[in-house]
Amino acid sequence: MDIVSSPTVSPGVAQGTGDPCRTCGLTAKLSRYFELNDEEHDIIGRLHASTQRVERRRDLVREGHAYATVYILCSGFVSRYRVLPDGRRQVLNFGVPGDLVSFPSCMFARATASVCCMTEVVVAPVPLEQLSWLFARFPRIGTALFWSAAREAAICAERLVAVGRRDADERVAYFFLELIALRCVGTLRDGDRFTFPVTQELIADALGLGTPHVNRTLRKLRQRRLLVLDGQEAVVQDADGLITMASFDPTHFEMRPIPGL
Amino acid sequence: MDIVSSPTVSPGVAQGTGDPCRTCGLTAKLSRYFELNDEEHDIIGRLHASTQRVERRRDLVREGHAYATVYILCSGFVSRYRVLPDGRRQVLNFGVPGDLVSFPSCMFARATASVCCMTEVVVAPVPLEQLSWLFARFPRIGTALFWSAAREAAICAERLVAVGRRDADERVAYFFLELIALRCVGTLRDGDRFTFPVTQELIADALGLGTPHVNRTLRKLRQRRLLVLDGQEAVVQDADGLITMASFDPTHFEMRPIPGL
DNA sequence: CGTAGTCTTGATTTCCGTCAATCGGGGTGG
DNA sequence: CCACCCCGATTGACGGAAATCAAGACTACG
Repeated sequence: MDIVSSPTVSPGVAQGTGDPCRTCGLTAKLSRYFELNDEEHDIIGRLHASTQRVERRRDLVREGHAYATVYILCSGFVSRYRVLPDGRRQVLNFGVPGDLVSFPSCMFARATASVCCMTEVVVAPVPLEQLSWLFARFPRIGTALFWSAAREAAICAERLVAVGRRDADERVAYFFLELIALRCVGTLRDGDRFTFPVTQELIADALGLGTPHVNRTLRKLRQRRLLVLDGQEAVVQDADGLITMASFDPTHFEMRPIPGL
Repeated sequence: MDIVSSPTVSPGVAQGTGDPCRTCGLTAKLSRYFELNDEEHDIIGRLHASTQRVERRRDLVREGHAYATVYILCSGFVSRYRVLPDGRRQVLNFGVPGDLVSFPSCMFARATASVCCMTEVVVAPVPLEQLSWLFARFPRIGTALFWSAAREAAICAERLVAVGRRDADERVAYFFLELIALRCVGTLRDGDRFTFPVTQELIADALGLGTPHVNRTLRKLRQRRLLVLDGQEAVVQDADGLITMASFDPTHFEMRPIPGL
């Protein structure tokens, strides 16, 4: 029940300054809900006061260990996953800059899932007590975090639908639509390309499929001129085609202003 | 984009009194995180000021419609689900008394899922603006709701693991373990019985399986003396056997006090 | 140039979905 | 009080989608 950080995380290099942080991912995320004032900008900056760099393939969080912090992802991508005793693995979601990447795994006595760095990443650890303090002192931020958690939960539910009730073709098409439309990685227009360091094995583990099957399905997408995956680059060739293939409704997760904020 | 309530909900019968509500499910849920003071008890009571009765099989929330409220479930059970255009259905979770049953579906411009009453239920509608107000005025309640949302998200993730990477036997065993250990319906000891109005079709839709297969798997559970399902009654005969069958770790979701609250 | 990681492809097996029919119990109405 | 009916449980036969196993190719990188 020890607090784990050193075994998996390289010694923290304090890079943050405490200065207002108007360009970081978390600011961008909260700004989608309300306009932050100076004080709020300031506190977001302070949350980034100390940062850690973690290299690719390292686990930032390990299932079963105890943590006293959550991590704000400043740059890079992570995957959150869980492994069963016999090695089967399920990827739960991907973290992009601005996400509290260890939410909700680190909020239990022991972490309920692991977080692995898909690229070199920079994170800002935030003690859990500071979260409660944030809720008390900056309720607008707390409310927005709550709404943000609701969004995450809804995305998780949608993935549950995909894994539970869609076939392989639909799942793979859905995978990219979720990435683009829901996680706001790139845009959803024909010809758009975006960088995402995902392997076919990762796609398979996210969708509950086997790697060979994902490979065959990706070929289908390529042949039908819907999407090509080239190394770390993905190119959307036919957004509507993808949407049809996945029977996906991109308006499903339209944000709205938080009532009363 | 209209506000829907009358088509699916019977005319509200004001049953709440605004009195402190020390026995309701929401109080119980929050009390797991911290001890409510009088003022907090009072506000929880006020949230239950007006209630609605909804009959079995009715949809409390319908996917695609717009809502301005969430519902606190006072009594009864509900299921939250989503249907694909061709009729395939995925059950996302079950709501028990004390849950905000329309979270997170109702927090978008249009509801992202439907909520159906498995029994006759009583709900207390809470306007969304009131949630923001609650966060600002009663930060401890807000924080606890946030933690509670984290728990829901973790449960959803665990179900994703089940549906994505477990076979039918493991899934069905997991189904009951989640119900008991995670949702706190009944207890997890040999010989314990609990009431839960679930049909085999509902189990199938929650686990991404077909009804006949669920039936066969339930028979297996019965024959192995692990669990019997008799109408609305479930009897746990061998908790450890179930845990083994599902390769499930019941300590996984242990609560801990919220740091700093 | 060698190695490790990833992608690709094929052959075989199996789990589970689908379809269809039957059964049983509890509620309802005549 | 009885007959009907609907919903849900049960069972069987069949087919198919995807897992698994295995081997080889490609690429990046040291």
